Amino acid sequence: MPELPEVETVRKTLKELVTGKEIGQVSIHWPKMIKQPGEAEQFADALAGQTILDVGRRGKFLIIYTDDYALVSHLRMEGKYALYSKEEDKDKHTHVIFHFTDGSELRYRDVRKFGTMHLFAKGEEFASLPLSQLGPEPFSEEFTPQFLQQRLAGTNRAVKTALLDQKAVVGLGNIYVDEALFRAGIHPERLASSLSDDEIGRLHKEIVATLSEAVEKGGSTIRSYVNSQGQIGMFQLELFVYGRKGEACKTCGSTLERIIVGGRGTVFCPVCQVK
DNA sequence: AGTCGCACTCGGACGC
DNA sequence: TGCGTCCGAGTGCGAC
Repeated sequence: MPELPEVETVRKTLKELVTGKEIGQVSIHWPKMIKQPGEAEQFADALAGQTILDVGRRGKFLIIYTDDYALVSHLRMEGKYALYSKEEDKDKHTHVIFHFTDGSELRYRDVRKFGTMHLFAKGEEFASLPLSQLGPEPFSEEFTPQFLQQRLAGTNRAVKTALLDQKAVVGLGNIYVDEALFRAGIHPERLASSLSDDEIGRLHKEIVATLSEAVEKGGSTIRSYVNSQGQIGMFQLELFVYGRKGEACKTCGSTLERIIVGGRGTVFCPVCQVK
């Protein structure tokens, strides 16, 4: 379940693998994942002859830049990119293949078929969905405690729900939102608008720290995540709450509890995170 | 306008 | 053991 740290790690590894390669043709085995343009055939035609210049990221979206296009790709749960030689067998989960003129291939594999791809003329990718409504990057100057306070003050939702919607800040998913809330000592069901300035300050600090430490560790491998060079992440070893229901809190020893918040499974410490 | 529920998808976990 | 059912992930959209 790639969140910002996993996507950032994929970005770096993918960039090393494909920058400078020229796309000969694109084959699409699951057309439904191509959301734009409407016809998958147009997507393939546009990319034929394009050279990959860079791989960027916005929130949890990868952006593959070519001469004329920006390919916006979301991995959702289990999407993966990796480089293969054209002779290698492809499995049933391979949905898109970028055939390079040097005989290598970039394959997109996705067991859940949940990932999406949008193609835009370069420069237009931020003007419409899925990128147009996103909040600030957590490591940007724009993401300040004041900004976070402003976004949370205007909503009646639980703080966890508000943090997951990518408007207050991008990049948090179910793992890192639970971790950041634990580290800030804030109960996930707290009303977003009820947080004190002190709590906002701690939350801001822990969102940035948690995501940045996770990037350094190459993300978290919970089930199946690997980067584009097949390596797992190591931040799962540092997790305080995610996936630890019933285990002892690493801070106080209390038993961690699991509840549903905004329809999402949520693990927290009933002692460290006061409601 | 803010919020909510649902669709999308299917391997794996769970229950009988 | 086998079968059916539910869960979970992030986002966009329609409905209220």
